[in-house]
Amino acid sequence: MAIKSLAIPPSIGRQLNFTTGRMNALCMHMLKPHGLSLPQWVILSCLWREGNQTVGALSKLIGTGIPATSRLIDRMVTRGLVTRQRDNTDGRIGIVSATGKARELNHLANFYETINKALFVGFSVEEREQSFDLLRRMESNAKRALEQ
Amino acid sequence: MAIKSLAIPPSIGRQLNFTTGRMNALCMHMLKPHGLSLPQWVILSCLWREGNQTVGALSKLIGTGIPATSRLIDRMVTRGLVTRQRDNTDGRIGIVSATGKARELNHLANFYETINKALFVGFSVEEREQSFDLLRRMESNAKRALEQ
DNA sequence: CCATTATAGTTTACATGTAAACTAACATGG
DNA sequence: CCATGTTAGTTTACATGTAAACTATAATGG
Repeated sequence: MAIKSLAIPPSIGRQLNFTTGRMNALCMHMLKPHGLSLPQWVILSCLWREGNQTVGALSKLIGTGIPATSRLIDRMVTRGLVTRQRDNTDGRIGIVSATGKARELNHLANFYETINKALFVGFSVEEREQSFDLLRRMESNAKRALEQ
Repeated sequence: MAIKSLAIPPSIGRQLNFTTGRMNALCMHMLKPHGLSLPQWVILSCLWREGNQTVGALSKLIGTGIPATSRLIDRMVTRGLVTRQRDNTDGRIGIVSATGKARELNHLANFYETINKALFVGFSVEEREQSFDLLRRMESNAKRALEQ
């Protein structure tokens, strides 16, 4: 029943989860006053920048599967943030559009830059670039390992 | 109804989520044959290394809230991987212990090193250290921003 | 000693992720 | 033209995350 204290192993996976978790918590905290979750902001930011998109294209952008995206769009429709319509020439395709209510929030279009600034406090320009570089390389390493 | 192609913004938050997502997918894929999820492995790895722990201590280790940890322990009890018992001297505290069935999996205790190796393919020693350093600094920057 | 407060967990409600089954619509080859 | 296969989404089942309400136990102060 004696309890030993906890040592933290040098796991890059653990560090990635902790850093990403904190970052996401910060995003959620900053978006909450606007009534948006982070996934919802990602969808809207895409629609603001790029115009109407299909569910599949949005799914690739946010990096999660089509089912999760489809349900996320459902909730955003319910909240009046986006609309869905079937494509005229291909009835399988659903086109997602931001509503006027969502457009009132488009001062948040560059919200990610606020997060970049917050996370990169004390970072040199080289360190910022290296952060992207190292993370991209870890991502492609993981992707390659998963495909084998 | 015309659809523009998607540009990817230089968002460190997006990169963190994509890299972490790939890493977690790789972990889940490698743990699946052993019947473990990643959160379950994290719990077990802690119990193997450090012995019995309270729910609160485990919660801090895995970096998620006590409710999520409590429910995770529930499922692991159901699967026969851990047991729960009340502390004799303080009835509020629940002590979590790995079972014999879980001990059969403890060849996975250093599983995180496999992930480190996979993610760090092509990385110099300095780049590995810098990966930890940059991620830790982003984590503490996010934490500080959240506290203000 | 007892009322109040603090601590450790649990429960509930809900958003989100994955995987697999299902549906609807388009495309293709005989 | 129709059977078959492909593609785009939806639905369902379940694991996981957070937040808030609730419960049980311990600690503290009068």
